[in-house]
Amino acid sequence: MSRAEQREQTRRALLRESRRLFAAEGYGAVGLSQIVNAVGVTKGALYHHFDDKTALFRAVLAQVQEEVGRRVAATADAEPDPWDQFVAGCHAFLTASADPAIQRIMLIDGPAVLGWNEWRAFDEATSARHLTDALTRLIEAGIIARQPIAPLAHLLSGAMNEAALWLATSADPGALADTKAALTRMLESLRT
Amino acid sequence: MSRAEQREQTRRALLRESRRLFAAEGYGAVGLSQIVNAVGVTKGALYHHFDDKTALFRAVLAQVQEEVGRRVAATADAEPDPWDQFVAGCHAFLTASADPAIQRIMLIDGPAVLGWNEWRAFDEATSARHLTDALTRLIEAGIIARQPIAPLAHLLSGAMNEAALWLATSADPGALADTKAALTRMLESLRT
DNA sequence: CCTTTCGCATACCGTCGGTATGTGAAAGCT
DNA sequence: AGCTTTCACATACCGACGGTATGCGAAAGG
Repeated sequence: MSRAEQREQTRRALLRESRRLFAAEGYGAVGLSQIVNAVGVTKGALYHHFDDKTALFRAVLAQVQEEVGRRVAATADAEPDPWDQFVAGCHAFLTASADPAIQRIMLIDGPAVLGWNEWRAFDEATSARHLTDALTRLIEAGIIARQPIAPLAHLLSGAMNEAALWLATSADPGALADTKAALTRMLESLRT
Repeated sequence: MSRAEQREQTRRALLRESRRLFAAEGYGAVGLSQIVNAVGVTKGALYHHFDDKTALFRAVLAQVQEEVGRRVAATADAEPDPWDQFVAGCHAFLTASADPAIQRIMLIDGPAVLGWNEWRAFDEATSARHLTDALTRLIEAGIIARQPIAPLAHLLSGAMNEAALWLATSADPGALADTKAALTRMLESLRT
């Protein structure tokens, strides 16, 4: 195996195990020794690939965010109508964020570990980006009223984040459907 | 000074400095030695009053939550009309949560330190409680459509939390007004 | 074949959360 | 009043964890 291959393999293994452990136990509860033991390397390897523990988390978060962003975009793009794209994208985000593993990394530890500012930048670069883009298009097309986009985007983003967190712990089997219904009503109210 | 007085005084001082430091630097970045040095006691005192670091944070969070809850309730109760109470309460929460010190403790570190479940329980006991109560009254009064309350409450709660976080870092001076306007439109859409 | 690179291991350190134990003053008892 | 008990801390200490400095051996380059 070449050195580049070996390097890539180790890095991926570190990311895999980190993600698994961070998702399962939370950033603070996971020690670096746990991670390197699970991978079968030492801390030397870890610090060769990442500057510190937060850099490792950053890489994991970027991976998670990109996955969610892709899922949202893919679902939205499947719809031909702009409005339907918007609604489908929102529902897709809610569904994707329902995974507790995604939540712990993306919604719980993300802001606490990196600080809200950097976390926001991550979100803006991936899933939230699609939201503002969609809102912009809908306003340009005259489908929803012309208004400042940023406040609306944050209200909607926060609504979906929190709803997703709640869904994960809700015992009610109809909760997802109820939430999607409430969200849809909320979105519908934006149409002119 | 009696022993009970001394005890109470030390406890309050620990809570004061903890809250200050947690708000300023974040839970993870604050060491217990920082806190006890600032107060002028030792770790012995701290561990005499609190089981561990998370218990200290819990006490601080409870204090913050109760303050916010009181402010929201007070503002809402000043309005005679149920619908106006609802809107005023939401705006009051947004205003109260605009304080970065409140945010760091209540919205950023809260879920990460205690886990989302326990954090939810705290929120439910204070500020979110007022939201569900208000929604229940509005539905009973026929002012908004009859629908599951919990999903709606979480959507709104999340929307306001995220909006507040965004407002704190937004340089735009009109952001608060824009956000309140967008929130008001969102709330208005609930009316039958 | 010799040198350089580099991916990783080993060994070690400071700090932090947490604990076990000591102590002196206030509170209760007779 | 004097003796005992309680208790609000202080002191001393420990293990674990994040982080670093250094060594090493195999692949890459000439």
